[in-house]
Amino acid sequence: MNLIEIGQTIRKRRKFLSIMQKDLSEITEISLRSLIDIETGKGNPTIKQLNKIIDALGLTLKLTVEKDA
Amino acid sequence: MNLIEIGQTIRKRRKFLSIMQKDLSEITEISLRSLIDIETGKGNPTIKQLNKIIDALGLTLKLTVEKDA
DNA sequence: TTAAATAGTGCATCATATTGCACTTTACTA
DNA sequence: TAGTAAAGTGCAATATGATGCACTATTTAA
Repeated sequence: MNLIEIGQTIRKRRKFLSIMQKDLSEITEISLRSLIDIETGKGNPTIKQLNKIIDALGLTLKLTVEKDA
Repeated sequence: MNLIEIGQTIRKRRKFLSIMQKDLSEITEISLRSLIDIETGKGNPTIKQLNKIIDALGLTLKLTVEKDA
């Protein structure tokens, strides 16, 4: 799960929920500028920032031993 | 998966592999200081930093829609 | 097409993560 | 229980993420 994949996952989920970047920006209190960078894989967000987005979009972050599906 | 849980998961895995923080520091090219902060949940690392650790310890990061186990 | 809405960029500034160093604390073990 | 290794802390300096603004590009709808 690299920065590109994370950005893609976020964008895909956001669009599925029919939310604009600007709305997500207000919900998460992350700047529109940073959201764009994250979605396009150009940013390198901190866990705190990522968790705000994850919470808003109903996503889950998991850190496990390498294995399973 | 918050910062505390991430730190705990990393520490648990590092100990399972019998690696010292100093060794992991050299392998990942992350300062010992930062590693300590991350393991103790006091840091707020970027995805890049986290991925270095994940790779070194054979862990996996997943971002999925909230559901499943 | 054109117009409007949404998304993306360059740049400067501010906030904060990262680091090294000196030192303290905690865990091991001879 | 003294000595050593490993882990953790406070602080200052540096690197870099986060943000706002003005602007451009792309997408969508009339």
